[in-house]
Amino acid sequence: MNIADIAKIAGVAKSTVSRYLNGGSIGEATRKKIESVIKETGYSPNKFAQSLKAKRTNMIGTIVPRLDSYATSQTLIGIDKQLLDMNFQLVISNTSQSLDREIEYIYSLAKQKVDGIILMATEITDSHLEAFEAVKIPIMLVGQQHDQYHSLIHDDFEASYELGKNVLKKGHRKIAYLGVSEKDIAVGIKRKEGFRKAVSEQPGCEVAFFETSFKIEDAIKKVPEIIEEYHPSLIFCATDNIALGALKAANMRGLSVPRDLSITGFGGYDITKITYPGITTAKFHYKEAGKISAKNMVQLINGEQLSKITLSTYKIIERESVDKLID
Amino acid sequence: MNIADIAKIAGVAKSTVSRYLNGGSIGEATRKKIESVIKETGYSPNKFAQSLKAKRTNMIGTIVPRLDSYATSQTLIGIDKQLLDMNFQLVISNTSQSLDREIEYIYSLAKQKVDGIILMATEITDSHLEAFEAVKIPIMLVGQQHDQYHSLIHDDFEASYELGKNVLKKGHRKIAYLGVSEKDIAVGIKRKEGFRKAVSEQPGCEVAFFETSFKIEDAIKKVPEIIEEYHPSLIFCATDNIALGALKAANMRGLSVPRDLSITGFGGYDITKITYPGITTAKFHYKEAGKISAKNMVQLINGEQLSKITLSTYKIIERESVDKLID
DNA sequence: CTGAAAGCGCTTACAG
DNA sequence: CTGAAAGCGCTTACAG
Repeated sequence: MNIADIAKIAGVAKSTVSRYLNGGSIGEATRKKIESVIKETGYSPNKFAQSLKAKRTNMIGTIVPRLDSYATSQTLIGIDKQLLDMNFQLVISNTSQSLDREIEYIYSLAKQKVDGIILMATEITDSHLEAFEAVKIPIMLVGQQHDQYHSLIHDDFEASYELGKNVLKKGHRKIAYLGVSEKDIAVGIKRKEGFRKAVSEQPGCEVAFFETSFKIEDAIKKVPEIIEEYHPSLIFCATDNIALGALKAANMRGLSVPRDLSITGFGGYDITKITYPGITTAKFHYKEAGKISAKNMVQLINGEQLSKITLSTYKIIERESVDKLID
Repeated sequence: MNIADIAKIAGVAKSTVSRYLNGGSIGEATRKKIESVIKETGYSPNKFAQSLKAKRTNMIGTIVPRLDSYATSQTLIGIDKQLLDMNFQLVISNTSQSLDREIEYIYSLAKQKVDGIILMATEITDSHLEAFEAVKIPIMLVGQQHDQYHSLIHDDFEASYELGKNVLKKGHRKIAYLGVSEKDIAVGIKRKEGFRKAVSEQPGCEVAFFETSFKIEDAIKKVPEIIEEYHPSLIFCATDNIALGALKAANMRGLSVPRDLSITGFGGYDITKITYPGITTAKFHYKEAGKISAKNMVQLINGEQLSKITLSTYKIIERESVDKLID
């Protein structure tokens, strides 16, 4: 059943059916005839033939570093929902944390003629820029920013600054900051800087900086060293996963959180309210951010104006993992 | 840059280039010529034109009930990885737990000409069967089974039976089983039945059955009632999420796990080893299951033989959430 | 408002 | 082994 069949049955030309399908001007009588034929036959146009001519696929590619992370899932859910509403389809490409595959996927999505690419970025290298340049389709960065491209970022600096002030206000003065590599601008640098600003405004504060990976296991191993070396009253973790590791490590040493050690996370993963104690954290609105980035992407595709940077909001969530040392 | 350009530059016919691309028989000299031209020009064939003729897209659709679940993510990662190796592309459709949308996606993926559909099923209704029938492409069920269709299932019954025996051996005799709706055959019925078999083999055992949803929050609310009503020594939870809720609820009541209350989970989510105490659970190998289902799907597409049911393995993981009452 | 024709970029018998 | 031609199912000027 193709457009020719429908045309024949309806007694019109193929081009007329095509016009009907694409919202061209049609006489009332023919419109009704075609409409009923399509309904009866259950006809639906072949996407490949459409795309072959029209050069527009109504598909958006999203490249993610991993599928098994709260931030990724939530963002994807938001993108997917928004795209569905706007009549676009989401194509997900998972790189399993390989930067090389990230580059490959930029090219292969372009080859697949997606109308745009949303990249949940961790790092923007020269190869990325080269690929962006080469594919000539709209690119939207999520989670990291770059002067040349449109991006949606979380307010890592402000969130960290505010969370930092929050724990200082509770009286913590000897704090271990447990962060990640500075290759990651957003998580590695911005969060650290926001925290640093908070402590710089608080006299009599002592801080030590440590580094670990994004893996919970590595945090579990790292935290005991920090405790022994530095004896902080609070560990300020750059991600919720790191905080989860810190909590586990503390529990395993028989330390009671927050009485013996306070912990904060970052991200606002659902699991932070399920642990015991619940973890104080800066919550990002990933699902919402996904929706916005999808909206932005479609604006880009339609050639509309869009500011280079969109800032997503955050919220500090106080739970039980931080002890109040003073009042 | 299309196949005609390549043909012209190489001084051969389009059909010859096409044959080169698709592994037909080609003279050594022409092969080299075409090869070098393609390399120089960076040509790559238009997917839509290919699919329009060839009727094969090398795409597999996977329908998932949600994106934010450990089981889903892991399974998808496995499917994706395996498909990549076999030169297929994965298209993910997320239904956000809507059965209606599940049906819709079966049709729309078929319209998109995916070569097969992997359905991470929760429930198989008549509409599903109707859709399977209508689309006429290979269907592979994951997580649930149906006589008429190929499926990959986890060994819910045996896993539950073995986990049940395990906790009975530790001396638990008054147990609350906290399950989910029987609409879900695998999780709602099979796990319950496996557990039931274990207790039926243990004289002097008292058991009460309760039901909740898949949501952690609901378990948190439900568990206190169970404790007050029934005072079990152990709560046998049908999923890890439910166990997580039970653990939180117990902690919130000031109960120490496992001293005051033992808890078991089901699924083997990573988070169960991060909680304190770690949760005893039956671990399913989701990633592996994803790989296998992808392999099976490709076999189906190639018209190869495949048994209706493939059983994925499990492993009982003992951690600290279960107290040893006797030795 | 409607139709005939060309063309999008491939693949696939068919002939040689 | 290679080529000319038809066709996959649409869309899009162009005419009327």
